[in-house]
Amino acid sequence: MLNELEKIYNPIENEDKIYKKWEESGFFNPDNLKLSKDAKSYTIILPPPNITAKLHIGHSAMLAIEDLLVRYHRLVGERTLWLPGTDHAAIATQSVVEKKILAESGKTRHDLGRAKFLEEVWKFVNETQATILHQTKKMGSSMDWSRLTFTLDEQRRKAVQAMFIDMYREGVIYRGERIVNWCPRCHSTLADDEVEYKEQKAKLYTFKYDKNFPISISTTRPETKLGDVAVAVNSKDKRYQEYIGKEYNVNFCGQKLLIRIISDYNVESEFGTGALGVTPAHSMVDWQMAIANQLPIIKVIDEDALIKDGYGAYSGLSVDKAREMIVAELNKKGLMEKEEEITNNLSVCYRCNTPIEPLLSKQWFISVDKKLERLGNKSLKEKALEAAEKRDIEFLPERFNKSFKDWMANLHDWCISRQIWFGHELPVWYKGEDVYVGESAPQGVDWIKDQDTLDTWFSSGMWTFSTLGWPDNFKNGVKIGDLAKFHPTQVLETGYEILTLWVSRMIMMSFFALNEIPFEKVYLHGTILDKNGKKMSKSKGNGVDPMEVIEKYGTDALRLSLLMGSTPGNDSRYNEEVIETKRNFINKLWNISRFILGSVSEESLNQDYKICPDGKTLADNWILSEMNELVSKVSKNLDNYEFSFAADELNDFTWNKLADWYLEIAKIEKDKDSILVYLLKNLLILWHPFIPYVTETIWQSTNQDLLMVASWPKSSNAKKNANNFNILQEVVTAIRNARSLNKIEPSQKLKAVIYGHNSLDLLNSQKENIKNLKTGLSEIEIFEKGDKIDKAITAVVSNIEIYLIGEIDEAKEKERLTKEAANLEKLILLQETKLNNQDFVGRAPESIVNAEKEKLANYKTELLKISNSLKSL
RNA sequence: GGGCUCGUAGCUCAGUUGGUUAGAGCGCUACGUUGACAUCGUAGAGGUCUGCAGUUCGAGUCUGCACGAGCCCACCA
Repeated sequence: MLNELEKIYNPIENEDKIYKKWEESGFFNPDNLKLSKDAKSYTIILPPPNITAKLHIGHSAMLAIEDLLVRYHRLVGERTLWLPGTDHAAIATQSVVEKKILAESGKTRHDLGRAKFLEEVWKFVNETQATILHQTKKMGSSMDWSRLTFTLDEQRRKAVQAMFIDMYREGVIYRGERIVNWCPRCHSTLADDEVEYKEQKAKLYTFKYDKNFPISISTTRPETKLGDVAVAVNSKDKRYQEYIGKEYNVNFCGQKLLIRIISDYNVESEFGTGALGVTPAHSMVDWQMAIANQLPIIKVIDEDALIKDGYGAYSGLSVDKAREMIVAELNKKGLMEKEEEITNNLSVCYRCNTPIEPLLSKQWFISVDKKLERLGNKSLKEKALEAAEKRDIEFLPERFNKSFKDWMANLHDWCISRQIWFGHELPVWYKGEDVYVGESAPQGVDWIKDQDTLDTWFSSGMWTFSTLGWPDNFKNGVKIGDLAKFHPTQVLETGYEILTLWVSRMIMMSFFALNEIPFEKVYLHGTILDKNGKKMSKSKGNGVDPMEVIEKYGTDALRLSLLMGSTPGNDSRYNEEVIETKRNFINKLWNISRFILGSVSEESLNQDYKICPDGKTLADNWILSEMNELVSKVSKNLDNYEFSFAADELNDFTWNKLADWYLEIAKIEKDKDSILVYLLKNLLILWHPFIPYVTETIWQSTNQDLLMVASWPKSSNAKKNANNFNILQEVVTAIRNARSLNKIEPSQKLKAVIYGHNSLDLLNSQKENIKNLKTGLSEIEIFEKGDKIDKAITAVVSNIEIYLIGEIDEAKEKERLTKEAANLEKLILLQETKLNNQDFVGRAPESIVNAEKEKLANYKTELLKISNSLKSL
């Protein structure tokens, strides 16, 4: 029994206790669930949060959605696994630790040395990891902690090494030279999607290499022109057509260059002079042109953004300094034609904002285009595209299917090596020019291990199967153990911003390793913006700490606010008032439960909640049929990932049907114990995936077993009992309404004059209810039509006229009725016009036309009643 | 340049294949608080669904254009 004194639900007091109970039960682990033999599996692998991060509101939304899904499927009786893990986030973590060490001791990672530095990183990781895990639990997440993983733990290391070696043997991983985004400060390459663009003012210089060269070129970076090998023009540009294919020897600021004139569709005739100096070693597009035209590649800039040796006075200078000198030189020689201010986008490192230097470098790549025998002679890209195309993987919302395919189709080879220390090591060994790929060094001396680490997306790309025991659980092409039980997973739930970054990589990796999809569905939630619709960020300080929200309103209120009123893929705004109303709702549910549990008999509490009791009265049958319908709607909505609809239905039933009507009637009509208990228990089960703590707390007050493993109710096929409860509702509402408008004293008498054969018996049977349902009237009389009524206020509903007898504010009543009559006349006119329209009557479905006719008739009847009432005033 | 989302009540948002008089919560107004709940109840006011044009018997919903807000991708030599 609930403590009588607890009028208000106290989340803080109950949440930790309940979570402990769940954890100790062992039911987070699907191996401990009591399942039927043919139970399906339902698996979600948690998108691993960054170990350095604290939980933010976006995580909370993710956890709320995933926990909802997992709890629902567990209640339905499926073999449900939610597998937790954390991400080592190589670059982010290393950067945080570097900053920390620098602040504490003024040392850089190079001062410490690799081994000592990594020791520091691991110390940090072990400290911070606990925070995010603890906060994850606070959200009520029902994850199987016995299967907890980390992207950089021993088992994942094994998986990554195996994957790399296998991919290398298949020729998917290769070592090659190409332009990479190089951050001179981090001393690391960045993936294309780690590069950010910043708008800046820059100078665009227009000049010729030397006097004998026929074409002027424009550039913002004259210093790179030391490595030019060609000038590219658009093939359609008439100005330059005669030059295409010709070669010129030029002397550019003391550097001898051989420049060929080529054509390329990437060149825009309108920009600058319409001619582009091609610098293959320091620009991605230029590099592609050089490869296509088999041009040499000349490096000018080194890893520290300084000019390389062999460029005379320029060597050793920073790019900015070299630019100044070259500009001066061009001016001196009279080659400079124009200097103009333009705004362009500067590529900068997403971590440290340092301008990116595109450099040619030896890196490891994954080929997305290599055809693989094991994939039926298709490439990873083709398999991923096919999965989306054939809907083997479904996207929610659907529009992301197209975004995904567009992005995938344009995907280039993926650079996977990173020049940082914290991360997965490459199983690669060098001896001079020899390269060996394998778990340990080959025979012989002088083999040196590759110093790079892998892009973190390499290990997170393997996340769905590395967490389930691959490669140990994959023997001779057959899945065993957890991998067989839980892969492919059912849904990947994540933010749309990493659709391309992560989702695409998981799909490719899974195809390579297992030749199957990693998940059946991708559910993408939107971003939570701040109150003003801006993105939350540390720098703006507009973030919301979920732990503070939980402290103030409870976890359930936070979860419910994140689950309701939002649609997949669309951003929503954080609004504290919304959380407050959810807290109020939870308290309402608490009090509904308190009322029911406090008023029913002990033995009714022990009845089997799966058996639906028989209804005796109009209200009983109504609420039971509403409950039956609720079960079917909520189940359907949850199956379709429509959480908000499901919660709306539940909210409407709980507050507007159960609390406002049925419980009020239960105070009047007695002997409803078994129905009340049945309603409450099933309602708690239905609500549990949304608000697990409060529902379990209530459940625990009367049950030995756990709500989290109760049985989800089934809706019977019985048709909705078409009863007349809505007439009772209408009459009561009309009386309340009229009473409120005319300020009728509670003590005054009510007379209802009824015509229409059904309603008379009905209202007679509901006399007590009408009187006591907050109509504020002490007496009620029901008459046949024809009785004489004085001083009456009229309400008209359905087929019933109600006269409330008492003192009337005649002017006010007249005004109200006149207004209503005017409205009705307008509607009648509209309706008549519509029905006179031959097109409508001739072409609209008959059911619609009939409905319109009936509507017109109803309006006319009501208007007649109102005009009669007006006359009697 | 290519693509996407959004514009509905004062605010935050729903609106599920086009079909009754477009909904909810908060806020506002009036009244109330009777033993589950003041984190409460009853009722009310408040909308030319951004604009224009089109398709249709019928458009918040579909199409085109315009305006406004925001996001993503590519390029920026």
